[in-house]
Amino acid sequence: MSTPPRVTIKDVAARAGVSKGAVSLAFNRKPGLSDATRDRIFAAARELGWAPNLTARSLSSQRVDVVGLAICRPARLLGLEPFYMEFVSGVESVLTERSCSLLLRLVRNVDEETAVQDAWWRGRQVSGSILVDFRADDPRAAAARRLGMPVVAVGHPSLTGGLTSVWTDDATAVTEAVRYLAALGHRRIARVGGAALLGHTAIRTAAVDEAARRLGLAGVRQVTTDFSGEDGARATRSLLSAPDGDRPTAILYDNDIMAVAGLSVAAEMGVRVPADVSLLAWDDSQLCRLTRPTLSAMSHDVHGFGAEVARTLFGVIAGEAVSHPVATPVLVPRGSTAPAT
Amino acid sequence: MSTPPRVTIKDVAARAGVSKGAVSLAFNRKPGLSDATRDRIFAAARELGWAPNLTARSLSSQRVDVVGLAICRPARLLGLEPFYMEFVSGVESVLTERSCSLLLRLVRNVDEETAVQDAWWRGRQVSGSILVDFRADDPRAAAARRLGMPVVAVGHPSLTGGLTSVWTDDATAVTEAVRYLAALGHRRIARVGGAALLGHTAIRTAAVDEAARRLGLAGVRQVTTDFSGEDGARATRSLLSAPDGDRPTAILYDNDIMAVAGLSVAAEMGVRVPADVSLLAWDDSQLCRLTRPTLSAMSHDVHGFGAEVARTLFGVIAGEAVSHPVATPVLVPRGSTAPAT
DNA sequence: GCGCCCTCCTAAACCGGTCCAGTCAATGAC
DNA sequence: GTCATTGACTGGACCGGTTTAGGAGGGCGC
Repeated sequence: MSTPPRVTIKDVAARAGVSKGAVSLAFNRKPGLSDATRDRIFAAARELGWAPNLTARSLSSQRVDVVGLAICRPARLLGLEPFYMEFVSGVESVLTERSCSLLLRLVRNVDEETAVQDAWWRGRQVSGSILVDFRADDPRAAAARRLGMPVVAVGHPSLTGGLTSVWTDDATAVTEAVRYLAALGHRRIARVGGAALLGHTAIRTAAVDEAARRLGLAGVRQVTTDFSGEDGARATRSLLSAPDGDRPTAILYDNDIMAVAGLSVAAEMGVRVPADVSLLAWDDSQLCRLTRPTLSAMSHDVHGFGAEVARTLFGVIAGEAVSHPVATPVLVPRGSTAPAT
Repeated sequence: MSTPPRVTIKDVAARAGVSKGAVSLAFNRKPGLSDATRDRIFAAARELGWAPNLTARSLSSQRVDVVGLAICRPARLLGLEPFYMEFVSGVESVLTERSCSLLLRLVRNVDEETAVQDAWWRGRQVSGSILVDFRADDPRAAAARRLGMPVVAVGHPSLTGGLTSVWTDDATAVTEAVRYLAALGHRRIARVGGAALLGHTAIRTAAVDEAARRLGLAGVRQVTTDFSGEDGARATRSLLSAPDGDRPTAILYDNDIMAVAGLSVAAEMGVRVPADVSLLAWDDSQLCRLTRPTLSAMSHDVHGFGAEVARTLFGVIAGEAVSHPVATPVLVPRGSTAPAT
């Protein structure tokens, strides 16, 4: 292992025959240098293979080009949710443009996340963070406010305690889903929801109830899960085991993976999709097009969502961001939904 | 937005009535302070809400508690591969123990990754990196060596150009898979491989050929894909479209998602699984237990793999790591494989 | 010839920690 | 009583950048 060269700005300055300050000016593209000097400095840097030490830069300029993201779900489930990787990739697409990096952390619970964010911010490791998966009475809003930490909350304003927020209008989307199923003639509609603690789960639950009330659907049943395929399968099995006149003829899922699991359960129980029961997924990853029948889904642009969240975080850091929703998921009908018989 | 307090070590020192150095000693748990003084310092820090500025610490101590990971696959595919999130979670489990963070970046190609690693290392943003998805003649080994950057390569030593490596023994695993299928009586075995450019794809391809030769299987066919479900479906469709006596009776896939897609294609074509064709997946995420029939798979502990890679990286940084394989994937038979008829 | 303004550049303070040489008092050995 | 040793702590250099006050030199107007 050869010892690293450790070239510093001083070496470059010496080589170019200028002061440290001049090198700094050149590399930050600030005025006050002649073109000739600038060129000499760049040439010297290139010859020495120098790149500025970002740690030193952060220390003196009081800013870091890093944003934080902590995700709080069991790894076992995370891997399966196409949502997060796509979301992260959207975030990154914006960060990259601004030569910013993403500090990622998987945590086990909100308290651990609060501790992580606290450490990141107070240790000046990040210039801001993205907060996801809000629940009712989430402690993170208060914590962020107390720290004066720039954050953008991914979630409906009713959950995010006044933080700058970006969200998808789940209530409207879920209402559209229910109306679509009702229009197909379904009266007994069920929903296999996500984690009960999560705010958006509650929002969807309330919206389904409200839509059912307006449409005069009496037989709506909703259950919650841990988002895993296994739990989705269990829930579906339970729903489809109801006595014949009581069994739902349409099931709405809170993510793709549970819908896929539901499809298998239906097959296992000899319930035909979509002839006997219609299934509707949420998120619409590629998975929905790989099953048989293909899965109808509430579809949204997760990558774009992540990108918008990142842009908003930069806005917050600059002190000029406002909360706003992104496009509402739209229904993409495929092979798993059909008129009720 | 209230202005941040900006408490520094000097304030804490003043409040505790000691020097900066003493505070530093206390917070780094180094000897040379009486318990009384230590307590006073901690009390002062707590009262002021101080936490050390990690940027400053990194600058003077010449170390950063951050490791880098760049992943190079289209986001569209990444989201679907349970592998990476699980791998990342394994990596993190070890990083967390050492209060280390993970800098994540999704890149489009090897050159971009090389540039990113270069910038990270020269900018002293990371203390080392994990390199994944090696291909033949991968430029990253040479780049890492040139920079003197501590890295651990995830991949077989034949691919990683002499870097410290951690790998799964794909050749042995794939051989076991082929032998298993052969033992079930399958003679026409096909494999739907991953990206042709990837080193481990080539290793598996060669191992399948070798196993087929030894077992005297003539009809082995192997194709490569981009790892996506769509491509897996296309490949499966093509394989199953062969004239009857030429159609494979068993198909081995390089990941889960393509096996799931294969299952649907078989159904779509009226080919029964496992009666007419056996399918065998790779990685064995939860997905394999959610299909119908359930998918037999080559299973491995991806979380543990990530953890071991992270431990090895710390070894490299400490200058004492050696290359080694992790446990070989083992066959988990489920409902998608059966004796050939 | 003088004052004034620009342009280009330098010197040095500064960011907030770490770390080492060195001070000072108390203790122990003889 | 003297000297070496140990433990507890301080002062200040240092990490590698950024930033600002200010200086040198040249051009211009009058």
